[in-house]
Amino acid sequence: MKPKTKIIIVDDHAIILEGLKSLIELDDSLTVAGEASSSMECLKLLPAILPKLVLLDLKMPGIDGIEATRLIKQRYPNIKVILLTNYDDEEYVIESIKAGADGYVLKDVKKGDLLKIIHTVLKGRAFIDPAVTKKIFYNLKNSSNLVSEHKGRHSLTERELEILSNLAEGKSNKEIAQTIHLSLETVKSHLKNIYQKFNVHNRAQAIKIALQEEIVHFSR
Amino acid sequence: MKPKTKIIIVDDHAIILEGLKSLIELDDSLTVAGEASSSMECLKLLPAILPKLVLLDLKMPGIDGIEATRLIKQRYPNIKVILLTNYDDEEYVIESIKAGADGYVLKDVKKGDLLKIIHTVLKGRAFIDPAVTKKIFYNLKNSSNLVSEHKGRHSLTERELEILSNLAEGKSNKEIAQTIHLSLETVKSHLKNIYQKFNVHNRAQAIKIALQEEIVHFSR
DNA sequence: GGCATTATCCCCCCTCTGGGGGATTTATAA
DNA sequence: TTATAAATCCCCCAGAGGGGGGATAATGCC
Repeated sequence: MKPKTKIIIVDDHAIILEGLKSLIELDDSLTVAGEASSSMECLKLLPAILPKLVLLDLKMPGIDGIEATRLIKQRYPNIKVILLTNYDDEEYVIESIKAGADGYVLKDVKKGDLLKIIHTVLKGRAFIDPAVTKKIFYNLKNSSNLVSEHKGRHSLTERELEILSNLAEGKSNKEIAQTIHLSLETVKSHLKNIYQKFNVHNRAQAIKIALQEEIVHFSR
Repeated sequence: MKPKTKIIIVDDHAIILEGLKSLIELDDSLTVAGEASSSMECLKLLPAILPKLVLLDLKMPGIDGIEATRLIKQRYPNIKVILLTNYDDEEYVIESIKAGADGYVLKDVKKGDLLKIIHTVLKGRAFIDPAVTKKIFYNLKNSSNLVSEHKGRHSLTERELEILSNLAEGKSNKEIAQTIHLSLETVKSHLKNIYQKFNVHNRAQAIKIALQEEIVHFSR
């Protein structure tokens, strides 16, 4: 009897974890060798289990699936990664592929299909949910290389981060200038740059993005 | 040996259906007597199975969970209904309760907790996820005078809440006015009142408070 | 009937903000 | 050496935003 192919599954929802497990165990050639409810947990399991494939939820608190994919592929390029998601947003798909994911599957996948997809990926071929490929092709046609540049990791400088966190406190430009001992104009300059990097046009939107992407945090 | 308590589970995602089933079957006193991937399917199963409880996904194509709850309770008032959802939106909670749901549970519920909740509901007690009760209490303050007034405790009106959530989206006054079909001046008026109730002086601070006190939420 | 609340809209005033130009210094990478 | 990027500061200007007054109609409460 052949040894079963080891898979690690990662999702912050226990229900989905259960579902994936019982789905995968339907296939005699596969086994769930590990379960994790966060990317961090998953990364810790890797060296001990050394699975052939990791099934990752895309959206999770803390390190998300895309970032986790990047980290996994950095250390274990041979481990296959499939991202599971609710979002057919082309932004995520492209980021996922860049991060090195071998599969991108919507959560409304049918029972048997997921197993087929797993085997496809294990054979070394990539799989992207047909439901999302349409959108990608459409967008690639319309905006040649804009997409890759557009949302490609807005990396803020130290100063910009400092100003951003002050911004999220609800401070005015003048107050920010005073607290970090800068000229008003300097603060404005930095803000202009931040807005450009975020592709927004006012402080409220910037705050929203900063909090959503966990670039800055509340003091709770 | 006692007969097991029959449960029907309904979700349009096969993975979640699997997860719920294997979760529920962990409990010896319960059994999944039926599975449906839509409300319509579920309604057809009811007369044949006559379960004690139905676990319904809130968001489904076609008839959603709330509407399905209403239909189920109309014909079978004794069947318990628990709604499963990703959304801690108070709108849905209140609608669900009005529709007659006995439970309202977020999908990130822990393994064992779901079983406890099922038993709680089977005993005739209602269960609402603690994560959402905060918002409900907040809004009940507006309708009933039991807890209200006293000190500067800001209780916002419906309109103000609506504007606040738009504010937190990063919209400008003009955009808010357009989306909810109001005059710019009206929006400004409401904002003035919100600022007073929050005791702040600009939108950024208002957003911060709204998010911190969980009056409005991100879409995560 | 009065009273309070809410929701709607209007005016004025002035500050703040966002976006468009810059410039200079310093450090770092090519 | 020469770019390149980051951080600092400056000017200008239109328009958005905040704070102060209102007004009117609808509702519900005592």
